[in-house]
Amino acid sequence: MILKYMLNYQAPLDLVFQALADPARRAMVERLSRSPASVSELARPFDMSLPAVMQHLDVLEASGLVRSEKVGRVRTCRVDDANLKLAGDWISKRRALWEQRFDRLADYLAEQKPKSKRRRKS
Amino acid sequence: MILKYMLNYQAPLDLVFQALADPARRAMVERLSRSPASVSELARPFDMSLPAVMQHLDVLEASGLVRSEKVGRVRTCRVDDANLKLAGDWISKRRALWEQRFDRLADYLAEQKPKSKRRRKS
DNA sequence: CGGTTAAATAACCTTTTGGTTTAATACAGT
DNA sequence: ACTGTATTAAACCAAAAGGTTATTTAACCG
Repeated sequence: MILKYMLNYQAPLDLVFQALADPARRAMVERLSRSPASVSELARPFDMSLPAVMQHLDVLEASGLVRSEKVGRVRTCRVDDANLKLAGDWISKRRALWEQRFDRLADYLAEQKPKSKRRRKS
Repeated sequence: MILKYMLNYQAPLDLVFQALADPARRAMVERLSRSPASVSELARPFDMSLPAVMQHLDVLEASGLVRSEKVGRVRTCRVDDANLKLAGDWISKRRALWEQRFDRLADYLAEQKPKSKRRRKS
């Protein structure tokens, strides 16, 4: 049995990394991590039609990196830290594991080296 | 003047985040962050043809997240930490800026609050 | 040499992305 | 009520992503 919402379900991390993969979207996040902004403020620096910007915004919102609320006719967008943290944590975990491997290797070498030195001396 | 290598140049961050956006590729990175592995070892857990795995591997290598070398007929793949760090740093920087904003807000409120308290007391 | 295994290449297909233009909505100001 | 402004919606399009199968190449083993 397949549930409807499973059909194009994508894990949060998929969406977050996907969202960050585009330079325009990263620039938007950078902009918004300084202060909230309206859609057209956000669009101004880009050489891109407004609808294109809106699509990027959709991607960012779907990923949870950005939230927005509309008051009157202007939509104000702001960064939501939670999913950015999620992505950061995933990366940290991999890096930790990776470095742990090096530590184990270092331990191993530390055990071996004295022996070989001793052997050379004898 | 446009240089040939500029035509489909993509900033390292684009490639890294793009690479991490796919669950299969993230799983491969997870696997490789524990220990190096051959292509077929890497492919084994996946319900996917070998060529598909190879394409993911190409993406990972293009992003610099994974390096590999072939000795004899087996290619051994390993994580390369540098670009993972690059991505982690980008995220950290945004988060730092974002939190800095909160700090400034807190400072502002700290300046305002005493006054309103005093007013309430009087 | 001949068979098996590991990896790579080629050709093809479908869906998703990232953009466009044009048109519609909805609020704000006069 | 009319006009400009801020966003949305719709329809379309080319290129990139992510997969497939079928075929090659290259190394190893007996």
